[in-house]
Amino acid sequence: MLRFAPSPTGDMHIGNLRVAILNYLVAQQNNEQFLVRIEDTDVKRNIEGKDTEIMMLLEKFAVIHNSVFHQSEHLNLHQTLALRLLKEEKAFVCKCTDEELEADREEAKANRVAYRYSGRCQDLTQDDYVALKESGKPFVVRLKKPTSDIINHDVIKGDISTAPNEVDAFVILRTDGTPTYNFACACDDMLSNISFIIRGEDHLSNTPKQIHIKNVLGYENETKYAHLPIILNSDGKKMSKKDSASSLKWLFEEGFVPDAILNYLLLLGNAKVAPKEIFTLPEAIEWFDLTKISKSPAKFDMNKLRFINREHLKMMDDRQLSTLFGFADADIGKLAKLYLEEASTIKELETKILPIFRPKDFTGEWGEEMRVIADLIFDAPAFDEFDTFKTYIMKKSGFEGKKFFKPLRYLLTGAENGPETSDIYPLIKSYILEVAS
RNA sequence: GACCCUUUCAUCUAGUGGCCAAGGAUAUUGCGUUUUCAUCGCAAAAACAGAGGUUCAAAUCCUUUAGGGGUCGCCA
Repeated sequence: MLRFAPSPTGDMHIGNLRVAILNYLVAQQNNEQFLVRIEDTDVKRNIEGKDTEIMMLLEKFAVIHNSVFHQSEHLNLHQTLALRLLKEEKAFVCKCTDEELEADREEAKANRVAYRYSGRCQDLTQDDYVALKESGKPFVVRLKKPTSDIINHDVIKGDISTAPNEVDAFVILRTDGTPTYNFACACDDMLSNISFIIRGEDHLSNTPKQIHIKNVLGYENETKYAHLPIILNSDGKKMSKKDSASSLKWLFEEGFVPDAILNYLLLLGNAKVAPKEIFTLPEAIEWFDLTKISKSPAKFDMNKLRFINREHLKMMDDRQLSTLFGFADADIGKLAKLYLEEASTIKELETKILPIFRPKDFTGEWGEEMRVIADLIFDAPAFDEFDTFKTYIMKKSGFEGKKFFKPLRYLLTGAENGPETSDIYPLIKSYILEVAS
């Protein structure tokens, strides 16, 4: 069982999406189930509606899940498990105040050592828990440190060993009784029997904690891990909300299509086994090798994304492409593809296609000639072939060379430059009266 | 500061001791084609982070220095 576990606390970005895609892809490759778990344990940060937004986005990328649930539904389970650890003395209640903990941190900082939990409450017992509960005083539950190194086998990074001190005695249940991220996450992974966890590198330091939790809960099945190198912006820093390109919403607005975004994300850090650069998700499932992903962070390259987007636009069905510009005509799709030689996104394509159908400006350098040609077209019979059309207009107008082609191009496309008019004509001839005006 | 990860052209990468005076793709530049701008074709420029080892032989193994990134919450 594989899983994607987003929190509904903000807009989904390309890093999240990459994780989702890869989990789905590996599940497909291994014939395993793929689960979506909405991690909504931080009530304050949850944003209404983000969960459905995430699900819609996954659907848009054809990442199909077998089941989905909200982590908050498991509140009772998490509490029960935490209490069990308390009873077994694998965890302890901690009544340290914020001030005390803050002082500890200050001290660690002053001494230039890493902050670790002081151990002040670690000998508190089950009786203390009962007393604390009756008194109504605030307390949290912490998990005791492991007694030996935690080793996690990462299929990308290799074996990583973590000392007990690094794992530390961390909080698993908050003052309000809700589980912390690491605890809820590990419990649910255990409960769902997740066999392979693929996530971002920023979770690397959480992994020993989560392994430790599963260990003390007596979970014996082995879990494989893969921590993906993070995606950097052009400045070489971790991509964040500040980088517009990280936002899927922004990418869609800019005219990038899902297939291209997916293709790019899969290519990033992984050129090794790809038999070709342009591919679809079903194709990638055939040959993608997660273990071959590069270990170092990769910079986001807008130029490459643009190239890939162009290639996917070329592969799109003609009629379907035309619907993106408000048509339902394969010829318009073909027309758009002609313009792919100078545009890479739907947004850029729009700036080429829409002016063709808008009223033209007859006041420019070639205005006079355009008027003459437009009048001729208005009275002319319909021509199927560009050659016969061209010959007819040339003859009737008496224009030739630049004096003919420039105004003709401008009249038909509203632009000075562009693809061959001979290629454009057959695709717009059924709209010729609207176009040439 | 501590801990962990990482280091080949501008960018993504190929490369697992000899096939590498390092290959591909994108981007860039030049030439050719094109009654336009482009596309396309051809070509060019462009990298093993530094220093020490090991070896007949190192991009590849070891040591070390430097750089980059991540994480150090009752956030996820």
